[in-house]
Amino acid sequence: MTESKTTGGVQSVERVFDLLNIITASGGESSLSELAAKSELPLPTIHRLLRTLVFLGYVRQLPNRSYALGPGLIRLGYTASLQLGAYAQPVLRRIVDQLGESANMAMLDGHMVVYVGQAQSSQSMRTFTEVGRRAHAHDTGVGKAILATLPESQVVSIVSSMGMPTPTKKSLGTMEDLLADLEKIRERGYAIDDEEQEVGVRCFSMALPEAPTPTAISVSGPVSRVDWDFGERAVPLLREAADELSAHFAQVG
Amino acid sequence: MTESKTTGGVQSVERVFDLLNIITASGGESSLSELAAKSELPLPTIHRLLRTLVFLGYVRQLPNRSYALGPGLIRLGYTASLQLGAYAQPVLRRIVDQLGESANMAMLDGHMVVYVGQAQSSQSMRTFTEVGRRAHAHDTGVGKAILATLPESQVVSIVSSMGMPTPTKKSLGTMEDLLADLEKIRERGYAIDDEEQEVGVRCFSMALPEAPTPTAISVSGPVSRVDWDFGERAVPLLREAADELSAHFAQVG
DNA sequence: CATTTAGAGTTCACTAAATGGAATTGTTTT
DNA sequence: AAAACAATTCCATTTAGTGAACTCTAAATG
Repeated sequence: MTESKTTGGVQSVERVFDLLNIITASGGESSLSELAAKSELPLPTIHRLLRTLVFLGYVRQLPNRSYALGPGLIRLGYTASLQLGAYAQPVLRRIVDQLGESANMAMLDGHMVVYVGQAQSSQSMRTFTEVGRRAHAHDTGVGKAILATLPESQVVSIVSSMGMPTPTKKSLGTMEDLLADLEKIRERGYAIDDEEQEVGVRCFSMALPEAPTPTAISVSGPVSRVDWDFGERAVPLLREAADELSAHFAQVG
Repeated sequence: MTESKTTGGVQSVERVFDLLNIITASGGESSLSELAAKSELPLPTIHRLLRTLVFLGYVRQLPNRSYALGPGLIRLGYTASLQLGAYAQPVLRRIVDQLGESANMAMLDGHMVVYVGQAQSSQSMRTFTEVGRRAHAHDTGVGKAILATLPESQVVSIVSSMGMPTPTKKSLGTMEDLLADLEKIRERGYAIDDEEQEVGVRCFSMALPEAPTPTAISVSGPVSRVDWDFGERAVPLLREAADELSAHFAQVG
């Protein structure tokens, strides 16, 4: 909206994705007036944009006339995640084979991290994060690993825009604590999520420095198995995998 | 493009999704000139649209300057599939529990079907279709079940635009055969994919008549287990599930 | 290693398309 | 039948698209 001035963006394109995001934020379904209120756009404009999206299959109109995300988006999202995660999959798999715990890859998308690749442990008690799922940056291993690669101003902007929910007692709840932890992450070269996201789950994570979009990988599991001894075994393997992926993404994406 | 005349669509919105689809079709990555050739749009226009998409996070620009689908699309697609599949999941799960074979839900998206919900069998030999995956309509159970609910003109348009590949010897290869099969499907009330998509896999499928977007569910597995006797047990359960889902989607989406 | 050169990225002035306020017409829900 | 919301129309104003020419950058060539 206001961005169009500074970035040379196309107004109707920015608006159309704004509308899709509003529908997403409303739990996947919005009425016209709801969209008008939240987007602060005039009604005829919204309707015209929605008509286009409906025609193209990216929005469905429900029988009660409200609008929902359409099947076309599934296809685009699936292709995007395939492309992002395809190269990473075997590398993540190798980590799982070496360490016996689930491995993930996540990227920064706006102000949150989105999981784009995953390999599961075969243990019956394991962590499981679906590809496509989003998470806060400040309370996840991958999120903190990513934040540690960004300039402080951007960290502040990202975290303050989303707030700092504390899902567990160990979660970082203040900007001060977070910035201090990020400094430690930069020093040691990897991030630790020690039951900050979920009680009983510990995670070691490392950023891919050369990736064009800020990206990180992690290995996570129950604290009973993922202890500090595990960390000592995990870190070199994570580093190896991160370097390999980083080199690839620097070239190809 | 030409649609804008007939539908009152917004040109730049149609074009932007055109570009995303071209990137998708090119395997997830396209150069500017590639996009120019395939979209037949002038260069400055494409560049402006892409700049907007990159700014919004729906396209990433790779170090070699070509463009790829961005992480923002994963989020939209994930939300879309969650919304579409969320209600269906427990119903599909019930089918799996009752019949021991994988169950799927798929919708028509343009000229193909896209899988939007899934529950897996726990057997080691089982069918597995990822949510988001697309398939031809004429050679899948869900596709045929959906086609059988559409007017013949639309069936012809969909199938002729995609062609009729025959992945197995049992696949339907001519419009005549397909239309005859659709007639049988309408008579008996469900579709059978008898090794038409993949050798050794049989599938029973049923459309959700009230769904706003043409939608179908199916149960599928190896022919050794999914035989005609299995079909007799499956059909009433499928019908029950289809009615339940259909009633829900008629109201909510 | 300097020089082509191909393609990306940009500029500009003009034409085409999109926008949005006010008012109008449908369509449900109450 | 009224109220509430959705859908649409009109058209002056704003924004986007385009063809031609230009700059910039990276990598292939000699």
